[in-house]
Amino acid sequence: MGTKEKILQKSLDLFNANGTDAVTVRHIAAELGMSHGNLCYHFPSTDALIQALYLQLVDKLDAAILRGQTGQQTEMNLSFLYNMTLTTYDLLNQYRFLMLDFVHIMRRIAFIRSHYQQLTAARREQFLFLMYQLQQNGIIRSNLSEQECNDWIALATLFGDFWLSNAAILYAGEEVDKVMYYAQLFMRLGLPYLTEHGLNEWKRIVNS
Amino acid sequence: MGTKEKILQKSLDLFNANGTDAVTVRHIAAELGMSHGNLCYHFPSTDALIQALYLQLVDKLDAAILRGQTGQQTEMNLSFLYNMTLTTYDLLNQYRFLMLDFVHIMRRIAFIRSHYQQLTAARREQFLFLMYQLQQNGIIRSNLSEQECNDWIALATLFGDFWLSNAAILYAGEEVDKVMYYAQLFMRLGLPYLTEHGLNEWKRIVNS
DNA sequence: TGAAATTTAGAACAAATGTACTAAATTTGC
DNA sequence: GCAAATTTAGTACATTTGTTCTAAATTTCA
Repeated sequence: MGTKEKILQKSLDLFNANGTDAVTVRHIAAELGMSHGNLCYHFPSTDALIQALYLQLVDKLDAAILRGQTGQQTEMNLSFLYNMTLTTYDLLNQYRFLMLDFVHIMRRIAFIRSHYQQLTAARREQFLFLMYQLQQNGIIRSNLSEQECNDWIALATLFGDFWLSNAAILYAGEEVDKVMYYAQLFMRLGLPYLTEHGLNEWKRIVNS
Repeated sequence: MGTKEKILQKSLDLFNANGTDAVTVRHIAAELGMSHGNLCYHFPSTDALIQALYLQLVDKLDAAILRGQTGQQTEMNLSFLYNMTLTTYDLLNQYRFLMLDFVHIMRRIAFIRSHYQQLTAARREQFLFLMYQLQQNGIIRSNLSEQECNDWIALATLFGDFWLSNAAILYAGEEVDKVMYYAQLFMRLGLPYLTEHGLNEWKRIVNS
């Protein structure tokens, strides 16, 4: 593992454990047994580290979504949506410091802010396409109003961005069950939009 | 207005505008045209200011909830729930810096953390009682499982804590409509639990 | 009025942090 | 083997921030 990778890995651990504001280049360097001057040669500031880790996460999310789409594009169903949620939520959990300091980071780092806003727009398109596929397969109602679609997307986006913050303060269960718990809670958001067939599939997934 | 009140008001404005981390006792003092030494005589640190403002918000929320309960306790319906949501969300919006830096503040200020966790437990009881009343009035289904109740409460809590963070990053509408938009989105979370009668009332509220 | 209490301004200090710089050490490529 | 490039350690500096202290100013109240 190269020096840059080691720095990023240690930064990720420290950010997750203590939050971005409590971690400085000096702390990271000390943990790695290197001088902070050297660390600043690779990454001039903590903001640069945060940005690099953010891009790592985006890459991994893209890869996961791409894997899912090519493999099962034609047979879209709730089980697929649930698995995709599990995969992406697990990645978010690995980079949870980004989500816990969400507003804070967005406010400070302009690059991440604009990148994320573009990402949300793209995510919206993906979600709309997914809804279309679920409608084709008779899983969600085909008479959804535009308002209903928009509200569902808004709720799903909000939940996806802040379930980790909620967990950090209130989740009382086992750490290993955390991602699954919130993925199932996410699925519940779709309840009002399902057909009877979709509802049956939904119950099968939740009870397994 | 006394000096303490003036300090708290200015702090609230600056915190809301710039976030807690970008504001120091020196900034607040400068804005008020007083020395920071003097400000520290009243509030020794920004954490003390945050804590005082947090307690202000809790007091106002308590007062609002108490007003609601005494006035309409016997005729609980969705319209009442909606109005209560509007009132409390408007207060949260006034103190929005607390919600935007939620995890950050919880992590740093132990008093607020423990106080909030107690608050959430109490809020849970209130919500359960409210659900009981809505069931009595035939607005939500009486055959809700414990799992369904818990999930609804979890979603409502998460939404209530983070709608302002979501708004800060993604809300594109008019500022005056913000609270109403999110209050209506909150109401949508209750959709899967309504009876037919409740659903009719729900539609009436949303379309008004 | 006048003494005590409270409030205010300003200075001073230590600690932390981002940033830049120098020179030594190490690696790379021919 | 050796010159160039890269990496590393260590130092230094300006800034910011919380915190404390002193003395002056103001208010309170008997």
